[in-house]
Amino acid sequence: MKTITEGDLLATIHDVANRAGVSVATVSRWFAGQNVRAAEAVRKAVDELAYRPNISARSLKTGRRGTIGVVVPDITNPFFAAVVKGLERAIPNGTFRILLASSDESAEQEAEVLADLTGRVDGFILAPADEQDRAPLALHRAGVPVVLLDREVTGGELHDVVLVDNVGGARAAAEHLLSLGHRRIGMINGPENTTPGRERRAGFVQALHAAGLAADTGLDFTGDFREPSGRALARRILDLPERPTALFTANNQMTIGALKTLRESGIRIPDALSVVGFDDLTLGSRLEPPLTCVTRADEEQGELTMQLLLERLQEDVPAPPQRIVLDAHLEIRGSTGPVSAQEGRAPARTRRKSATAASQPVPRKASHD
Amino acid sequence: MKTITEGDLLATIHDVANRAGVSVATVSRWFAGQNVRAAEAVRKAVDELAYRPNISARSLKTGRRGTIGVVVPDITNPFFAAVVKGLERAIPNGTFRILLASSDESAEQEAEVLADLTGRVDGFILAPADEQDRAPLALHRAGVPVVLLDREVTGGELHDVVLVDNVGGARAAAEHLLSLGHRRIGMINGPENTTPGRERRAGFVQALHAAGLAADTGLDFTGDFREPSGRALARRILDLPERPTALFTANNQMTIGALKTLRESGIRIPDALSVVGFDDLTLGSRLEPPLTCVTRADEEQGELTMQLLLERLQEDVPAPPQRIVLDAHLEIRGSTGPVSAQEGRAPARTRRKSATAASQPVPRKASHD
DNA sequence: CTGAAAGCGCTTACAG
DNA sequence: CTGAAAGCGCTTACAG
Repeated sequence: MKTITEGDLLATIHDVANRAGVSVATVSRWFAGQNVRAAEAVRKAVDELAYRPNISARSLKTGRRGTIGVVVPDITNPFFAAVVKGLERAIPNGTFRILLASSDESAEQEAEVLADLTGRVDGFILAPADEQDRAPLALHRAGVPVVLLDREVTGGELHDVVLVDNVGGARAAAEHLLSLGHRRIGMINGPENTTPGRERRAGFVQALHAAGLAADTGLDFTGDFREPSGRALARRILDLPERPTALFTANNQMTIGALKTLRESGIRIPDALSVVGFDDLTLGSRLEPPLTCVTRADEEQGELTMQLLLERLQEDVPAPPQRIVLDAHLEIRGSTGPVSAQEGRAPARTRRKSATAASQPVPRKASHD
Repeated sequence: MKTITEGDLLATIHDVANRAGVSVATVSRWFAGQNVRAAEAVRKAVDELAYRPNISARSLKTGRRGTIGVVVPDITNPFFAAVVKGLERAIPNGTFRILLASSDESAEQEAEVLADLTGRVDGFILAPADEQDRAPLALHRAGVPVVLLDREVTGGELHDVVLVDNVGGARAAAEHLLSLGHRRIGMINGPENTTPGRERRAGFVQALHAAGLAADTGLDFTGDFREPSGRALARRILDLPERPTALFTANNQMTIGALKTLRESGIRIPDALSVVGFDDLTLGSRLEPPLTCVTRADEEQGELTMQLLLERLQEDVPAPPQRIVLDAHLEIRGSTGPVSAQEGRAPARTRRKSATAASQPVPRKASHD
């Protein structure tokens, strides 16, 4: 037995080969799971040297990185956190790892991140900041698999995508409000150039039209899916000369923002204003009142997305792109109620200039539980 | 100008060198920011070929990966989500990327994840699942920088670590309850073999002792920092023959679980039970009642942690390890109140066998806002 | 099943 | 400042 290269730091495949008395090719094959005569000797040498293959060398040779790039708008959004958890869970042990990056809802930052990540990953899971985003297409053309998460891209029919039924969910929310007698319904929506923004408005408007109502553009506000915009737009809505009797907030973060404003202004929910959100909140069912909202299986959405990408990465001949749309369910809780009360009182049509006079905390009993 | 290798897929440094009429060394140097005579020609060639250096090749040569492994117990815990956001924000553009993995509060899974990630990253940011964890030390010895996040490791004095003042925060929470007259105070704590679990109990007990009280082990429960354990343990506490008048829940997820149980059981907060949590909830200030809790700067904790690691990765001669302890603040809101009411009624000392009779929803007025 | 050898695409002393 | 050349640690036809 020859003297072993005493690994200063890390043993290489040569060290293992020497110690096992085989060629490096044999060691490599043993690692690849192929049958090898000296399997036991190799195993022993690997063990003794605590050898681990150098990932960079392997990647350089094979072109595979063992990494998946995950780009989401904001990891502190509980929906995306849950999705990432699902993504991770769907990865078989020891196959891939997740390279995580945020776009902050900015198409520019997203482009930077994608550029930086390309070449470091085998594929992408991406929730694009903008439906006009050309990056996914470019990646696809360059042979990098991209699965779209929760958001599509125009002309992106060649991408796999896992969506939720935004139209149906938003329509259910609006129908619910309509069935309670509401006719002046406000909306705090996300950007129209995102799939959730576009589709949630579409479903909302559909329901209004079906009820013979024209969508009231004066009650329709566009935020950026983040909390501060929900806060600010709820403020705008409260300051309207003719307040709506109900409000649909198109995602969790904006719902949170809106609820904060409403609470601060002492608006009674649902008596003074019914609120329905898209996506549940952490303690949504324990809020006072419990939040009526559109829910969905967020972790499962992550799992499905990862499964799609994993299939792409394994396939020999390209299968047609898949478009999965998950169900959305309306969860009726306590934040929505009949319109009757306020409809009685005529809205203050005359107070047109009142810009901040809208918030009068009204003391009254609140139901508990 | 010679014919260019038409990149089937990606241009290599040779393609750029050829097109620019220089050697590959020059191209490499240009990328490294060194002064190069043909800078303009190189830039142009890089541009035209859309050349991006192959990361694996570079890593193989330099030993640097441009990646940081981040291992947290659970990304859906809003604290860790916020931390990850802070971590990402602290990374200068184009320097490092984050490889994210979860340990699920399991030391075994953490060990697997670390083993799999070692060799793919330049350093680790780790919130160890167990203070006895030897892995960080092993990594450190192997020359892989590790910064500990929110949790220490015994014998880990050689690691950088960014903590929060768990002792002070928990003590403040307990002192607050004591000052309200509470003497029977329950605790739902995390595992004793984690820093937050150990220190939050320590601070809690310190306050009791200072008030001349012995810590009542019968009111002291240990969960796993996850929501279901908070749920279950709150149930156990409600079923106690002699219920406490106040409860300290040692992290956000367990607070959520406990609040769910309390709500379901119709327990009035703070009248029937005062509740103070460690770490705020998303809508903590908007819950009914608003949650009294220990708060801290979570995103900043992430930023600081990353800064520490970045310094490690740059230093030539090893600086002594740093131990940063961030302030914790008690935010007094509505979920805690004076003990008076229940103290009047003698606790039902006789109902020793009652295992599930503790939850009697009591209808009564609730304050609003 | 096995080994010798080429080569993946870079970086970096080395000599000029 | 520059180029020729070695070499980082693997994998994989190729020939046996």
